[in-house]
Amino acid sequence: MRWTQTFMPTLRETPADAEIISHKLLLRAGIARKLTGGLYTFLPAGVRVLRKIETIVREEMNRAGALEVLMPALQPPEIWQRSGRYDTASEVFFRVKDRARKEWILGPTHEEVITTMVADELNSYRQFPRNFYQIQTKFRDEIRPRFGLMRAKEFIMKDAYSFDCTDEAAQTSYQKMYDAYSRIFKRCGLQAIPVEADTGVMGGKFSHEFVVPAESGEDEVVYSEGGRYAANVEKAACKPFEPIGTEADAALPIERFATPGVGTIDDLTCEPFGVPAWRQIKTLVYVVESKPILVLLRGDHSLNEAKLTGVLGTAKFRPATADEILELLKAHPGSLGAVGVAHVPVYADEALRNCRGMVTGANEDGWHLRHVVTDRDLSVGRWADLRTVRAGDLCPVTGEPLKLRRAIEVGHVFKLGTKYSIALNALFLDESGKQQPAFMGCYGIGITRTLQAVIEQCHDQDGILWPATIAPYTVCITPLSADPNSQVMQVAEQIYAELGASGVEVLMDDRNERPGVKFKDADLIGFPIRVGIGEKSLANGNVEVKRRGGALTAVKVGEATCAVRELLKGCLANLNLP
RNA sequence: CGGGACGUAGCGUAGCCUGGUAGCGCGUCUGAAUGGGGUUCAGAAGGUCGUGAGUUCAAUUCUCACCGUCCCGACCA
Repeated sequence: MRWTQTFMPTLRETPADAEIISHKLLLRAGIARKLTGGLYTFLPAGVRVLRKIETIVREEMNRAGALEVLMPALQPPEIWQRSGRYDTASEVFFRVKDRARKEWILGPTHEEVITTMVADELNSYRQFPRNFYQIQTKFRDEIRPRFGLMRAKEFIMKDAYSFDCTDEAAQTSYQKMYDAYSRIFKRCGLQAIPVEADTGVMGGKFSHEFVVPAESGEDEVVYSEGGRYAANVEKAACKPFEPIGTEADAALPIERFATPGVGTIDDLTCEPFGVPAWRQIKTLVYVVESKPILVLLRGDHSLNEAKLTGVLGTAKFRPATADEILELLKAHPGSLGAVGVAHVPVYADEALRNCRGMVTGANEDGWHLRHVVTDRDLSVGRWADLRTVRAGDLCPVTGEPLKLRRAIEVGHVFKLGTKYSIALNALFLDESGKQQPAFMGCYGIGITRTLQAVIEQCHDQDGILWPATIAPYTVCITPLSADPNSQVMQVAEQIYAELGASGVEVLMDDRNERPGVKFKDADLIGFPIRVGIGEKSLANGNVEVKRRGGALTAVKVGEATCAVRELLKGCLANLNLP
């Protein structure tokens, strides 16, 4: 391709609405343009990158035995009603009406569609296992689209759905996808790491996210230095805490003491009380589907609502209002406690088990209780891991201090179980002629998000550093004259033809621009290899070959093609391709 | 949905406080010189100042409403 024949509008300045580096470069390098918030047009260079990522995804999905299908983007609400997600997922729907004023949904995901298809088509255990995938545009009414392609109203996703006869077989399918994902991201030049994840509203039992560490990421990931443990903070657990207090503490009876003006955990840590936060019991009031509950944590710990969702089995809860709390416990936040509370279900975090000498609110403003023994004085209905892991907590696997960092989620694999197959009647007859629901898994990769995540991870101050596997062009030829009759251009044409003939995706910068402009643009877009051809080096019979971010090497004109292919090999070798 | 910022040419911005119909840089077009890291000079085109209402002799400027964008939070498969 010749630069003048394609359309790669680079921007010298950054559009004001771009915040993170990948968003800025996306626009500056002419990969995409914004139509409006959360909606982008991919320009030719962007489409080339997208197609390359998609090709890698297809190859790896096919290798793993998945079969490509293409489902409708437009979906009937009825299948969502049958799965039960018409209500739980309703906020993300884009709804449209046809001329008969019937409602339709622009698909945010496709579990319902594929399961309906499988329910019709797969009836015998002999037809399993199956894994269907597609690369499709998804529509989600995001609360806040942001960061360019990272969180958009419309985006391209690869989604796959596996169907197995048994839970064990489903585990095998899950593992295949897990392995395929590792290969896919590696081939895209992306350092994506698998972390244990919460299943959220998707339902199911078991899940990993593939994340790209980045400050701009919206996920928070907990990990141990050696890599033995990594989890989304929503899911992350840590080594159990030692119980607070001593046998002597346990012998003391509860004692009420005045705490005028104390409204927070922090207040109580100050003089004259001097009660460290870890000796306090934090009492939270939540309303779950209109019924109140108490949630107890150590004073220095904080609640993880994702974990609470799992324990409660529903996401329909919210913190109680001040009025609701006053009515329920006859006290304001700051003096709340669970001692003697029998009329409200109490959920307590595991870290509070067997703690002695604790302090908690007395359910009377300005009063607290000391010498509380959790197992003696509280009627806990359910002990569970409810706390949010913090940096410095000990790793549940290795015992070393955990670290925390932000990351971009680019892929997610779920083991779903039979939730959708039962709801949508995806049943089959097993060997004994018994009807069974299929065991499902679902597996997503954000294609457009992956593209931007690569930019976020692979760039320098001059622009993008595309991995050779997904670069819009792998080689850019930069003749420093655009005059077709010049020796410079003639040599450029010759190398262009040779590289093209040998199957290299090469771009010829035939624009009549100053050298500086061409160099800047090539760096900005980030072609892995650039061939510079100018009078000076040509006088010695040389052209210059340069890896993006690397050093110039002079090579003889006749050896240029060979040298480029060697460099390209080096680029690919650096990716440690599977 | 709550909080904040912003909306002036394709892009980045000044002007607004203190009202008198708009300026700069980049880009674009023409010409010339130049030609190894966004070169220089000369000329030119390009604006419903987000939309609507109000105040005023007069509104980009002041007031209100709406729309849109971005950020933080809440929320989120």
